[in-house]
Parts: sequence; structure tokens; C-alpha cells
Amino acid sequence: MKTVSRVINKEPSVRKKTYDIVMEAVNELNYQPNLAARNLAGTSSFTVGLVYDNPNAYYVIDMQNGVLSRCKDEGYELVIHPCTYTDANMEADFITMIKRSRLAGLVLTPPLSEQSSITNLLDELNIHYVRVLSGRPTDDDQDTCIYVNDYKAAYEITTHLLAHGHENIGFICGDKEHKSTSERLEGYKAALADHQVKFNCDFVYDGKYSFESGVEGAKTLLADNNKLAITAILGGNDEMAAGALFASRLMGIAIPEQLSITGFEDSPFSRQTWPKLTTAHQANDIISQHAARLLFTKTRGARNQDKDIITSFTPSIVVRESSGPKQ
Amino acid sequence: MKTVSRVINKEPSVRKKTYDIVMEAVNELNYQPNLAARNLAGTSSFTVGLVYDNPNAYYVIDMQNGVLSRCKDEGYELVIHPCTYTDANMEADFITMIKRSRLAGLVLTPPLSEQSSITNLLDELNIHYVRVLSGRPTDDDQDTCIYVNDYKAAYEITTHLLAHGHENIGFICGDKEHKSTSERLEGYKAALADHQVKFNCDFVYDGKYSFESGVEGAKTLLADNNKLAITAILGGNDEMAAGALFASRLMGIAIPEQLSITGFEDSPFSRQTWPKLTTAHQANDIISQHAARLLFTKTRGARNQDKDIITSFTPSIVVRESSGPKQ
DNA sequence: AGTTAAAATGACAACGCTGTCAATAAGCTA
DNA sequence: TAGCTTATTGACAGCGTTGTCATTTTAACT
Repeated sequence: MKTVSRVINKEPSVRKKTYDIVMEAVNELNYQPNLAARNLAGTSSFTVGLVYDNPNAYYVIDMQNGVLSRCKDEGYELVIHPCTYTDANMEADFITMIKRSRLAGLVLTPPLSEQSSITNLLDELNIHYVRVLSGRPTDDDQDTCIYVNDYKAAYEITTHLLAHGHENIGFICGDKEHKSTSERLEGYKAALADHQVKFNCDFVYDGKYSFESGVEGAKTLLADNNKLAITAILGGNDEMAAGALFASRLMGIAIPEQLSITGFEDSPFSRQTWPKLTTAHQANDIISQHAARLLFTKTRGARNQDKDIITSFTPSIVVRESSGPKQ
Repeated sequence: MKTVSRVINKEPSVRKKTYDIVMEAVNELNYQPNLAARNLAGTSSFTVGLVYDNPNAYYVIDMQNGVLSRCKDEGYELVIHPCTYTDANMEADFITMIKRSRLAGLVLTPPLSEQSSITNLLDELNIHYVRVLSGRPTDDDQDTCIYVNDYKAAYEITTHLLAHGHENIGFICGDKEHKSTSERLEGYKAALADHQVKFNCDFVYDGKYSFESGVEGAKTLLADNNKLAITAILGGNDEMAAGALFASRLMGIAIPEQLSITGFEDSPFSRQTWPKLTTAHQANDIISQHAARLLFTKTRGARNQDKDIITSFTPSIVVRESSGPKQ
């Protein structure tokens, strides 16, 4: 019995021949170790949690599927934990989850992953976690964070527009509280600076990462457009870009002839508009897979380490029909 | 120790005084029973599974959140199980899941819940399940199914259009294989019949529940519109209705002045179009909560039965700006 | 072959609960 | 109040694994 346990857990000190015999039986019986028993008996747990407060359904599903695919492969189970950061009893909620099932660790997604109150709580409770964060990687934290380099992606998407001759480029921001908002804005500013285009704060609209705020943003930026002469709008995400596209259409502006619009994230939104959005592809399923792998590596001892984990991702620009040369 | 167990599980034969003492300690310590131990020791399990193959992220998230909210209250944990019905090793996948963690039961969502091959497999494995189904409730199966009466909702939405003077009403269908498609189509037909409007199969377009197919559907139905003289289009879901709306706009058709468009489901799609879509509100979070409650009732013995479970839901029509009187 | 060290295997308790059944306390009757 | 019945409580095993440590087997030497 103990030998089977050794085989299942890939422990050393099992003869090749014994290993093969056990594996044959395992395959024949389609044996699956009972998770409850493993969690109860062992020092390590086979349950990981995914925590999110992001309202974007596409994003959440992608993250879930990515983590889940790794969990399946490695024999872990996933507990999903949606929450609202503003929720007063969030802390109690966390503790309940942790007490009910001992966890191998948690994957935290933005914007919740940016909150130090959460990480402090987890540090206090001695819970492993991996954070998915928007931003440029730092040297430390490479073993607890996955970075999505929104800065660089925004830089590139802005550069794409500049290369097409646009200079007066509007920017519709997301929620100010989110790190991704400032990262994307910084990338935009840096690209302008590198191309000797002066930054004009009148070109920036504070949105909310929602379709409605995209509509409002475009209306505001394009109102009385003689003054600003905007020829391109960079949406902080696809949802807002879709809103901007719609607003432009209502105003009788031809896309991309009179105005280029770009999004961010490459969510299904970007393909449900007409024309389809130029955007920055964010591989959320891959990102979350790596987050899960990083968590497993942290959890397990020195053995079974996973060396090919990517901790920094840069969304890649996808050029579609919503952007084109300035005319 | 056993007495605490009795209190936690609301078993009889505990004196009121003892109960209070235990509960006080439970509250003070914020005691949470360990799920792994309960699953291992008891005859019943505290884990439920949610199975889905629906690609609609909004739908999936709603279903998850509904089931999850009940699980939290009742001390159950949720295992999510996305799958593709076409997946060849889906059966093996099911069995793996079931072996890894003994389940109290499964909630099956459409369209997967319509497949008898799945329910047969589960019957064989002796796994409890509750199905969420599109359609009119039948007398039997009230204790294993939650019905969403798409027929009635489509009837009502069609009646709404008829009441506004529309007679030539296009219908963009979803996937033929899905029960919801035929139910919605039948409801549409029944409403026409009850208002002495002849059904014309030229008004029906076979779509795929996708934005793109909505675009194609509207283009097809409205092409050469002198012939059909369509003044309203009923979308099989919001996504297709949004596509139809977009196509109409491109064709220079004013909504709702020249054409009324309606959706189905009241997903965020219906609020991200302009004008916003008239649609049928489907309370997926409530529906999934009741599915979970029904499953708990099936799982537990006679005690702790939940009497207020609704097993039949009819989406209610929400009138917004995309529909209006025929002009 | 005999000795010794190292590698491989096995025996057994323990994880935190629940089910079973025995023991005790409470309530009731005469 | 004794003697009974019933309600309540407690003792103990067992769920399916893993960790610890003892035992056996193998390999590597004289």
C-alpha cells in the first residue's frame, strides 16, 4: 500500500520493476487516489484556490480554465472564490474557506492581487499564494508573481498608431484604482515621448473599463473635435473600445477612415464589433496556467520542480480593421 | 466530540441547552468542520459538481455564482467541470472526477443536460444529478429537473411584437441541436397562430447563437426586403440580436423606427448595444441556486428538506428601446 | 562466501470527522 | 421512591491516504 503511495507521488526509492507493476495495475483499474484522504493524511494539500473580484466574465473564465487544466494534470482540485473587494466580511470569508479545506495555495488575480491588505492577511495566515499582476516585472518577487506587461503592450499599440501617422491620439482609461490603468497610460506616454509627440492631458478620458464609459469617453473626446483634431483613440480595454466604436458610429464617423480605434485584451468583444478591433492579445489561459504551475512549485518541496515557468508576459498586438493610416 | 458533530449536522437528540453551549463555542472559535474529513468519514459527501459545455461566459459565471452561493451557506464545496460534449474522452474524464472526490451530486446545464448518453452514464454510476433544461415542465422529473420555459418566453416576446402591429417577424434561430432553439421557435409559432398570423418559413434563419450568425441572419432576412417586408426580428439570444442590430445599422436601417429587434436571456450584451435590447430576462443566478437546493434535497435524507424550491422558471420580458410600434 | 552498507519495502499510527452501539441521565408511572 | 422507558451523551472504530520507522532485500565490498 505504501509502495503504491510512493509510485503515485513519484517518490524515490522505488525499483523500476516495482514501479512498472504498480503502474500497470493503476492503469488497469483506472485507480484515482481519493483527494479527501490525501488532504486529510498528508502534510501537503491537493486543493488550490482561485480568487477574483474582476467583473469581466471572459477574463474569469479564461483564468479558471487555465488553472483548471493544470490542476487536472497534476491531480489537484480547484476551489473558486469570487469576491468583492469592498465586501466588509471578505476577511472572514477567506478564513472560512481556508479552515474548511486546507489549501496548497491561492492564485490571486487583479485587481484584487494588488491589495496589500490581502497579501498581508495571507502572510499572517501562512498561506502560499501567487499573484497575477499588471506591470513590469521586478527582480524580486519573480517566484511569487506573474507579470503581465501592460506597459510594453500599450507602448507598442501606441507605436503602431504613431507609425500610421497619428499624432493626436485619445486615451480612454480604466478605473484609476487599477494598476493596469496606470501601466497602460505610462506605456502610451512613453511611446509618445520616444516619438517626439507631446503628451496632452486633454486627450485622456477617465473611464471605468465599461462599455458605457467607452461611449462617454469617445463622445467627450470627439465633441467639438475641431479643437483637438483626434484621429485615433486607444481604448483601455476592448469593452471601452467597443463603446467608443459605437459612439463614433452614431456620430457618423467612419472607422478606420476618419478615426482609428484600438482595444486591449483581445477578448471576444474585439471580434464582436464591426470593424473588428485592433487590440493587444493577452493570453489569459496561458498566463493562468503558469500561475498554477508556479504555485505548485512553491508548494512542493525541492523535488518535482518545474523549470519552464514564464513569469512575465507581454500582450502581443493584433492588427485588425479598426485601425489604419491617418488620412 | 460526537455531540458537536450532532449539533453541526442538526441531528435530533440534542438538548437545547447542550446545543446552545456547543454553538457558543463554535462561534467563539469560528469553528469550521474540515471538509476532507467529513467527505472521508461520512456516508454523504459535501462536494457538488457543476458541469457545463456552454461557451457563453456570462451564462457560466451566473450559474457558478448561483450554485456557489448555496454551497457556501450549506457548507458544501463546488467542483467546476467545463467540458466539450464532442470530447472523446469525456466519459473517462467524468469517472476520474468522480473517483477523485466522492460527490454529493452534479448540476448539469444545457445543452449538455439534454444528452441522454450523459444521464445514462450517471445513472449507471449511481450519481445524483439535477438537470437544468430548456422547455416546458413535465409532470414527472420535477424532482430532478429545473425547467426554463423558453417556449412561454418566446410566446410572450412574439406577442409583444404582434401587439405593436408587427406581422412579418423574422426569427434568427440558435444551434439546431439545442433544445432551447426548438422551444423558442415553437413559442414564436404558437404566438403567431394565436393571433391569426400565418407562419412563413422564409422568416426563419438558422444561426449558431453567435454574434456573427446574428449579423448573417439579419443580412439574409433583410436582403431584398421588398419581398418579405420584415418589420421586426426576434433574435434567438442576445448575442445574435446584437449582431442583427449591428448589421441593420450598417444597412442604414433605423432601430426601432424601421425595424424592431429583440433578444433573449438579458445578458450584458443586451445593455451594450445602442439602442438597448428588448429581451427576455433569464435569472440564471436564481435558477442555479434552485438547482443546487434541489440537489441538496435529493442528497440528504428525509430530514432537512427544502420545500420552497421552484422547478420551473419563465423568463420575463424586458422592454427596452430596440422594439417599438410598426410604422 | 561472509560481511556491511544502502536501497527498497512493509507495518502501523494518524489525519478530523461520522456511524454504531453502549452507557448514562432524565422523565414518567405506580 | 423504586423501576421502568426514553432521551441524551460518550467510546470507539474506520473512512483512504501519508509520514515514520522497522524490517527485509539487494548491491558492493572483502
